[in-house]
Amino acid sequence: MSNPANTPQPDLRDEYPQTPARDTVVAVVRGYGAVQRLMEPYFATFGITPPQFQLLTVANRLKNDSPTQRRLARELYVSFPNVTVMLGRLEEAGLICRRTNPDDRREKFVELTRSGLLLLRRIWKKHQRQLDRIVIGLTAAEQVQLTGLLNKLTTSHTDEPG
Amino acid sequence: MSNPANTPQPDLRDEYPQTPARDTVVAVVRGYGAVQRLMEPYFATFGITPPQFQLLTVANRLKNDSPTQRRLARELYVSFPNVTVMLGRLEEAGLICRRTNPDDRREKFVELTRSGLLLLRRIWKKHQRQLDRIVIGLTAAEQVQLTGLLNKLTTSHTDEPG
DNA sequence: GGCAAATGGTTAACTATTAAACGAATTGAG
DNA sequence: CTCAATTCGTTTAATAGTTAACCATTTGCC
Repeated sequence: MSNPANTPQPDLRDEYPQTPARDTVVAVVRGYGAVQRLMEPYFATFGITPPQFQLLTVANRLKNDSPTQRRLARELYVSFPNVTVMLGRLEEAGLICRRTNPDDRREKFVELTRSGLLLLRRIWKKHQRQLDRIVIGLTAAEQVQLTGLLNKLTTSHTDEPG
Repeated sequence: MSNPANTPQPDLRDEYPQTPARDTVVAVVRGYGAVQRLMEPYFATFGITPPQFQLLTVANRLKNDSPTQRRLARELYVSFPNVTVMLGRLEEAGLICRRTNPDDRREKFVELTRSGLLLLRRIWKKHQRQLDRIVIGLTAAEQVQLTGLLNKLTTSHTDEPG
């Protein structure tokens, strides 16, 4: 409106700059969105959601350590209340069960039920095929390269506090 | 439990396989998580959330087209009800306003208020610095490479239906 | 002109997520 | 032993996202 003829920068005042850094952040967000849009209907065919699959997977991976809810929250990088609520639903669905630690009755151990393990096994049979569908646009070499770059980005923030 | 001594595959029955495709998908999800954990507190200092910034940004970018709520939802790749609810909050905060299209009273045009535009400008001043912080672990060349690979992954799913 | 179909937006019910406040159990200093 | 501090889990209130059902408006066929 104001700012007459002699202004050097064009409309830059009304747009934040287009830089490699911005392009990268936007690409990460979009890539995640694309993955989500493919994974949600896939997991829905098994009656669960992607976060529920994550929780079941981690609970299974740690099954020999008798993980507490707090431990699961840390492994999943989510808040403690979130785990409480999600476990409530998974317990109601009969996929996990909580067992109070008799030596410290504040803690509750989380275990997959037989039904939960059978569901995971059913998913595993189809899972590689689904993952391949997601990265179908990339060659094997590109997949490795992309993984390396993303991990470098991530660890530059998670490893720092030394 | 069963499956005695002569089984060739070790514990693979209880873990889904570790492949380049799986590593890539996991890396995308983790990378997005890292970005989110950095952007949320940043936007919180301006009193908004990352999705609200996205909505304000798109509304501003399309301001000369008088975007409807439906148009915004399509641009943002989110559902229509989601936009309704988010706009309700942004309107209450005085950052946008809805104006019914007099030529088709079903439609509502979305416009940034002066306050909304001023907020965006305030953010733009700090934004490049924040984006640079996020990609600090990557060289400029790596940023470009990562962007290219992610966009290839994304467009392989969004461009297909030709 | 009138009514069925399509379109735009909203509401309802659900899952996922967070921070803050809270309750119960344990630990530790005295 | 006792009581304060800590720890673990839950509840509450909020935002973000989905699908399904709903209401209002417009379009178009007859």
